[in-house]
Amino acid sequence: MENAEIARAFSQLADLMEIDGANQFKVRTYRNVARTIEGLAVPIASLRDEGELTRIPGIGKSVASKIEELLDTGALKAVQELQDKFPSGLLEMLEIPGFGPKKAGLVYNELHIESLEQLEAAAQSGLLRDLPGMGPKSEQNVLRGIELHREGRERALLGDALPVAEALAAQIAKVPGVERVAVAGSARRGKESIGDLDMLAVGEDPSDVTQFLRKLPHISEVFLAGDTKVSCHLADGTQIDIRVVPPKSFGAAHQYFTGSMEHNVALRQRAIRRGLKLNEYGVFEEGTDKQIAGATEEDVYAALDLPWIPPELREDQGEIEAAEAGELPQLVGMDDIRGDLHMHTTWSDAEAGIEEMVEGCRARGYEYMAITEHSQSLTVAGGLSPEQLQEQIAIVRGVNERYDDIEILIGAEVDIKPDGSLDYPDELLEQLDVVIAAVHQGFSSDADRITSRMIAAMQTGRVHIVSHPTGRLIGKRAPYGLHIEKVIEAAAATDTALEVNAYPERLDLKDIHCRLAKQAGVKLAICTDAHSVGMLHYMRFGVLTARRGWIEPGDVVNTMPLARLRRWLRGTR
DNA sequence: GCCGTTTTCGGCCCGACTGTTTTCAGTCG
Repeated sequence: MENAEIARAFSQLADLMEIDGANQFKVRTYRNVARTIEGLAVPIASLRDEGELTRIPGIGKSVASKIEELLDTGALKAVQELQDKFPSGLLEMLEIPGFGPKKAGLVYNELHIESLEQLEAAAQSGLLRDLPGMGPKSEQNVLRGIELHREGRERALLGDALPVAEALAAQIAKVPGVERVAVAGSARRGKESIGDLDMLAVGEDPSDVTQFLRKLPHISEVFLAGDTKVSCHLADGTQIDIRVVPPKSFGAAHQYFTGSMEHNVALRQRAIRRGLKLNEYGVFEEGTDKQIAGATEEDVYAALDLPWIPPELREDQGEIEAAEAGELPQLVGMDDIRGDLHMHTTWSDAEAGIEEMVEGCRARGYEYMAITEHSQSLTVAGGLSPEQLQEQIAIVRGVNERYDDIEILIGAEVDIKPDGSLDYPDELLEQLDVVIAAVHQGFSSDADRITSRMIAAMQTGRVHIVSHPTGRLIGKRAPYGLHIEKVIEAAAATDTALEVNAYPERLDLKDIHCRLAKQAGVKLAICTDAHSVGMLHYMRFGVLTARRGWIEPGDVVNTMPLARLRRWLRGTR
């Protein structure tokens, strides 16, 4: 059983128990367990084999035995019992915005409503208003919520959401009374996908500012507005939450609205242990209004005896402990990136020619770059025959002669064939500066097979970088069934770099796998896989992903100066 | 159900907003 399935079982257990009116802290425990397992980089089955389950924070004896039950039987008795008690339609009701477990339990117990359709009919015929705590307005909200739920907006990709957030921030900055605007939430943390956008505006008089925000032209619908908070939808359905705070609270609010929730909970607990209270307005002495920090994030962390923690690390995955010990990583940044080693041109399936890509890379100030077309087997993407590649090698060498401010390397993105061999003969590969290997076919074969294909490719001694190692497309295609820990082990043994493919829908390796790779001493290559000049800017999303994986400049091959990179490329292979 | 710099019991983050109430429960992040 995969980690994701096990996490889903605990999440479902939490939902059902909540409808059942169970102890809220027990429910929270199961929610936290779901999240913890979701974030594990290694299969939880292997931890079970080593008897390590209860060493994971938040997992005690009871949860450990439930994990074992899931691994052994594929299901949880506790879930099955609750499923017998509550129809599955109740779980779907929880997906209605503003409709939670208490209301689901209420409508089921009082009116025997067990599906969205029945709930909708009851709201339309005015049956809900007689329930305790509900009225005519609640019925309207239920109907609107069901409508929103049916529209079913997906989470947005970081690569789409972050630019939207930044553009909107620039607009809000022009609103009278707004002194400053900042992007917060998961977009600031660089998460691969974004549920809604959180923004922060600074103004002396929040209620004045919210009046203006309600009338911003881009906004199609304001559905919630108070003195300090406005929630609205953009025309495309993206939800934006904007909070307005005074300057003396900017740091605390920025910290708070950046999250993650789990990081914030841990910080607040830390505050309590120090006789302090932390909220979005600042750090206060317990039981008083005396603010001792809040204007900047640095102040807030300092008041809790911590150095400032980069947003990408704020997941309560050990960053607070590392900060306390003075062992925070010095994360890789855009300034550290000296080149892009994976891009395509019109020779295969991309939109720009070699010279255009060179100019694009020069404009970004890169020291080097590599042209890496698809190989012959990948006919759908215009893969190059050996003869074509031979020709391109000569042309790229010639282009490189004309530039003295950037080094243009020639490479290829070579298919890993079903038997693990590479898609070009050795004598051709030997002429390339950079060999990137990738699986593009046979996704559905079993995990053992794909894993051994990839390891065999690395063991040829010809491969510098394995591209988009897990093959996932965010929200579209699951990763290949792959034993990532074995791939990482083989990469370490063969000094092969694993790519952080910066394409917004790939981000592959993903954050937690980057961290696992680093722990194994594996080098990463952060590359855009650009198919046009504009896509060269994807580098930013790859860097954000690597930062979320605690990656430092020394872990990344394309932070090396050219001479060192060349030595690594020649290496022992 | 988990956990421990008030450690084996008794806590468990905190505030905004809404819609229902007349002081609060539910939901959300």
